[in-house]
Amino acid sequence: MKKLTLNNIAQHFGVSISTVSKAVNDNAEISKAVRDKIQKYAKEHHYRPNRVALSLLKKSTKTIGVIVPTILNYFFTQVFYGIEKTANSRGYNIISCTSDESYPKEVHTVGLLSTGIVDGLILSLSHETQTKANMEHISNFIDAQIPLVLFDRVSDKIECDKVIVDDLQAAYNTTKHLLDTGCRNIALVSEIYNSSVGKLRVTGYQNALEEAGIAYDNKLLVKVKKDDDLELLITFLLDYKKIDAIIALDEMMAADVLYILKSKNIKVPEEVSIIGFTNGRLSKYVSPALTMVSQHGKYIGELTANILIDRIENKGDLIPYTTKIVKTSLIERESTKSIS
Amino acid sequence: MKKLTLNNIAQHFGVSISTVSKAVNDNAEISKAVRDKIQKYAKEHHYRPNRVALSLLKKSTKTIGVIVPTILNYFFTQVFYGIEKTANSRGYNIISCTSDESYPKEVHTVGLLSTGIVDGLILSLSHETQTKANMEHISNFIDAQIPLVLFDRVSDKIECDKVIVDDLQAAYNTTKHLLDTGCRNIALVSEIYNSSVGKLRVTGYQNALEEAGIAYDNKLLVKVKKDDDLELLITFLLDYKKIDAIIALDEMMAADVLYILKSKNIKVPEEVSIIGFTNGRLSKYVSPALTMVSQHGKYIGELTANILIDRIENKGDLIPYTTKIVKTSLIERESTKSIS
DNA sequence: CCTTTTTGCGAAAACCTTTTCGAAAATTTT
DNA sequence: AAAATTTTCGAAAAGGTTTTCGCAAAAAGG
Repeated sequence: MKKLTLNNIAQHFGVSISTVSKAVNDNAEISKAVRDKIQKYAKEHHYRPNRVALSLLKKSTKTIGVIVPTILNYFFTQVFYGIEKTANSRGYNIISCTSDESYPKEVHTVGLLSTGIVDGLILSLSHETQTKANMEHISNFIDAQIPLVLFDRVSDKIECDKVIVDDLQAAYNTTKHLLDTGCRNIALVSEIYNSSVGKLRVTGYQNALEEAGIAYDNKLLVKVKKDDDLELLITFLLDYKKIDAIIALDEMMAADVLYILKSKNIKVPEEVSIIGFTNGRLSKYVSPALTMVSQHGKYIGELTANILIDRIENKGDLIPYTTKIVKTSLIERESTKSIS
Repeated sequence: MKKLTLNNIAQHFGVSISTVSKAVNDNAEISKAVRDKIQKYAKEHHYRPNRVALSLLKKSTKTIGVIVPTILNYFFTQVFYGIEKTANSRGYNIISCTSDESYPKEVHTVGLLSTGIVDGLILSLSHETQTKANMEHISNFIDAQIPLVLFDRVSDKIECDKVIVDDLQAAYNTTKHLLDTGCRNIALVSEIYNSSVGKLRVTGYQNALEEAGIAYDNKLLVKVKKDDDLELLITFLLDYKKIDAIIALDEMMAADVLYILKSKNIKVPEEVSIIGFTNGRLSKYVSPALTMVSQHGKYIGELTANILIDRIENKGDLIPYTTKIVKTSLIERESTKSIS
């Protein structure tokens, strides 16, 4: 049984296409008898209007695009979950794409999604894009008049709605918390030192140090590149100076650091405290359980999707762009000392 | 700058739409001069053909739908990753949907995707669907002549291509391994006892026991329902009999079991061994690190996507349906004793 | 019986693209 | 200069849907 169209049904009954269209839409213009007859046939043969034709007609696909740098990261998975849930409840589908932290792939994907298949786009910039700082593909997208919301990895160069994590405050709070528990030499381990997010966190960290009257030491900022051996870097760090605490900007990295410290027989948190970003599933299962910064990924997804859909559905009105800042929470577990 | 169409360009130059179409497609039918002129204009104004119109014309959207029960599960995330990668490399996009383990939501979503927006569908049945065993929505989908590949959570009632994990063998091997390390009383903790996957694993487990001449004890099969208190169930289990090993059908559950045992001061693996299914990020970070069954999620995703796309692109040929069975690997860590 | 209103349905446009076919214009050949 | 050929472009269809407008015929009113 090949896909049924209005035309097929029309031919079957010897009526016009418009009659069938009106009949299946229960339009009173068509006599009850004909309506019932056609509706019955349509139901029996599982007629469903072709969404592609509808999209072309209505200039709306009821689909939104989502591009994240990677899906294999619990924060993005959570955001994705929030987006999907919200979009679905508001009648939208999701086209999901991954940039794999690659600039060319992001350019390609953004281009692809600017051709009418989505009513709006949610994007978190790839690492490479943030490094390159070339946002032409985004400008082109905005020129095409399709609503866009950026989240987490954003850029000042782009004017649009944004949802970001309060990373500055988060890093400040984190550092402050460690200081309050008596730590002095606090290191920060980052794989994303080039990104908007990473930079903000470093600034927040520096602010807290400054406030406490501690000089910022560049050597305590450990920049991890893709294939670097973390264990080696940590060993260097520990040899350099007595370290009281380590902040890791990623859940896996926090777990890795913990693992490395344990293998060196360093007591956590007695000798070294650890706080990590992204509160995922790992943190509470390792031992000692990790104190983490929760970014409320699901909520961010919901918020982002709602802003986008509002924008899509109020296309006429010119609402000014907003930037929502989502606060983080520090979830205290066993890898930090308590404030005495 | 509103979205540019062939019509717009045609009006701008005072030529016909077809001329513009041919020009942007670099068709030699159009004189070089006109071609260059139009191509230049098109490039400058970022003309891109409307994909929706193209889809309608070509009856192909270059998009495939993916429905998984949940994305907040590392196995499915991995599969998803594999699908996305493969689909992209073959020029397809992904529309991703979640059934949330709900039958009505699955029915709705499958219906939605049968209306021409996808060229094919990849599906893993929701738990509720497998329990209900009502596959009418799937039959309707297949009737609409859209290729479908089922993975992991499948059903005998549906005839289509399938990719499944060798769960029978996996559970058999797992149990056998535990037996070989000297365990006798082996319990199995499952949250998915109703699903195709869960049933197969129980059978594999029983087979191994039988082979070893150990009577299957129903009380050692712990069925966990959604809001059950796992700790209580484990306590009952341990009170019932001396337990040598526990198999958990899920990564989180394996970690939970480990946590519970540790809190009861039970030594792992000396007193009780643990093996879990789904080798995710958790397993190697907990202490002792968990011995796990890896289902090779990414590979399953790649395989599934390739089968689907092959089917889409060879639509004419009638290739018989295949069922691919993917072997698992046992990843030995510290939660099991070694075979002496 | 004629006029007006209502009822029931069809034609056609619009959405955007590609492609086939045909026609006109320009060029070459006789 | 006439005929044949080639070049260059346009008209139209097809894909499926909704919707506006219009046209018939039937019903109602006088």
